[in-house]
Amino acid sequence: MNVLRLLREHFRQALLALNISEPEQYLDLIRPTSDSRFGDYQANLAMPLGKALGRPPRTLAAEIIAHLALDEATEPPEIAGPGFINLRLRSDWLARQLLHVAPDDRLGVTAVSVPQTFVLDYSSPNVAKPMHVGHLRSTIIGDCLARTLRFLGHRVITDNHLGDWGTQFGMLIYGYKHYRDEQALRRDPVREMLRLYVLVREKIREAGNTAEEDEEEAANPVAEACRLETAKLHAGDPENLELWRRMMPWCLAELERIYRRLHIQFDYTLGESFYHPMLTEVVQDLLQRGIATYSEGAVVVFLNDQQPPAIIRKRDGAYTYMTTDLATVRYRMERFRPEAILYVVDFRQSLHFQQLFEIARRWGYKNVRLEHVSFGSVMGPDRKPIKTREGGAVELEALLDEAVRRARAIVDMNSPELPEDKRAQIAEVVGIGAVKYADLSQNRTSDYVFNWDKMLAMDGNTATYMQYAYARIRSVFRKGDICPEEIRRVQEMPRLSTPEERNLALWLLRLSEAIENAASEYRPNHITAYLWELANAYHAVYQNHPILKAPDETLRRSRLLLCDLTARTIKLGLGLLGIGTVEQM
RNA sequence: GCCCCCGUAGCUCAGCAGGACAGAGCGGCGGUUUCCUAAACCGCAGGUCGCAGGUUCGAAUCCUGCCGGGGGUACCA
Repeated sequence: MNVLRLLREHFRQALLALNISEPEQYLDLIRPTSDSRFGDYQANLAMPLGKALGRPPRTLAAEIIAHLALDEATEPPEIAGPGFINLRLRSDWLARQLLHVAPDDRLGVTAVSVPQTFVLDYSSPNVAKPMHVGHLRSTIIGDCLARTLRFLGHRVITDNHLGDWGTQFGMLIYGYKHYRDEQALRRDPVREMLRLYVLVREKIREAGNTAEEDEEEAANPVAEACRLETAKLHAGDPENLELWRRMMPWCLAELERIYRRLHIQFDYTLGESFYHPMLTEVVQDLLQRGIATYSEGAVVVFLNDQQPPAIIRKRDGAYTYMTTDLATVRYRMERFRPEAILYVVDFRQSLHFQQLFEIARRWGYKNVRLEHVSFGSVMGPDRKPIKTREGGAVELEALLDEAVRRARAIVDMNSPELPEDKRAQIAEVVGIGAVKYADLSQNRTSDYVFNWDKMLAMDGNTATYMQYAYARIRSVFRKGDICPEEIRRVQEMPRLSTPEERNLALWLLRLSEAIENAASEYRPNHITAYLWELANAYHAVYQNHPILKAPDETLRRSRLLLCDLTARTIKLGLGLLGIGTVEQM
């Protein structure tokens, strides 16, 4: 059930009946009303249509209405202002739709008729570095998009393109060779790796202290030594390769722990190292096809006069991440045959992706949508981007711990009667949910200022608010000793006896609009905005009308059905965001 | 220099393939509890949508210029 789609289909028919060619272009102008005074949906197409046909919009609007076969679903449409067509859904129609949705696990959201294959590239942290808040966005947004596209019936392949072959490994190898603590390594290798990484970073900073920014690395003996270790690794040096093989599982275990806590899973974890053996051949192929050329000792692809060329092999013979990314495109195309590959990556890499996509097209990959799903930076309190090397980034795990700690404090205060382990479990779900929601509820393209209080807020438009609404509904069912399944089975038209109930019904039926918007624009905040409206609509009912003590039995069942649907919608919506619910809180 | 993004209420942000008086959260002020969880609800205050032009019946939304901020820009990823 998608109300908007239904309305648009009716308008399409009406426009066709009026001999208007290509009606599709006008159907976007049918949308939810900007103000509930104007009804539930409004069609703004008479004005542009009037201009195109050279006819008065209001007359045209009247003609369109005359050809609409919407009597069952809407009240008689009204024409307003310059030619707005205002639509108000009939309450009995809304009630009937709810009845249809009630037994459906998908709550009326239909799967797409033509599933597509999406490869989603997200999270992709550099291993051997602690994850920080900057990694959160990619990880959480990517996970949400994967869940959402999958729910809509698409084939989704998630791939964590780890940075497991870069300079940070040179740093680790250098650290291992010079500063390792054997005992610590045996006791807790992950922690020791972290110590070594931080230590080497510190050494580099010390060594480079006097150098200028530009020549820092050239003038920095420690950085130079690290680069040498990286080069040896890439050249296949047995000792470094062996060290890499030893360290990788430790690094992965560290990442895995955080992903488990965030309930994030990948179908594949094919890092940069996986593509290393293919790079020589990729460059050869691009040269042979005349896509790449030699320039100043490097192998590059010239794109246009405005841009510097993309380098796919450096003067010293080393490959760049452009090379790796090209190899990755080819591998994914051959193995998964996707219709789309989405890269959920920081907007600062937009030039890189622009170049990557252009080269991929020249290479022959034209029948695939390559999309950079970019997002803004996390800014520090000074409104400047948090950068790892500035050391200003908050480590992810510390963030999660703090979130859970705060949630725990509130649980302890509000529900001291619950057993200890229960409260801990609730705090985990609420805390992690707060962090995820704070990120997902914002338009991903915006930068945002990192702020503990905001990110961990538990009031306003937050996961906690939704979880709370959910828990309260579950509490109603517990109090009344009512089984939701029975309420769903009663095939009786719900009674929308008040404006609040009618409004809630309307929002319940808009779930698919929200999900489809989120999927088509790759923007989770459409789902959070929807949940916020829904939860508000529910609270308005809950606050003003008794449910268990409704005036009569029919109304009681009717309201319980609304409750049940609301709870399931919240759970489903939060689920798409990768956020859990609890029965009590 | 060139390219990209951003500038909306005290703060953080929605809205931007043009549409009906610009929205929300937080913060501030004031209310609501014999009632299904007050992690809730209701009300009030608060905005020249950076500035100036332009296109349009209609511009926060599109175009141009300017101001301010961020990012990127041949061998880091």
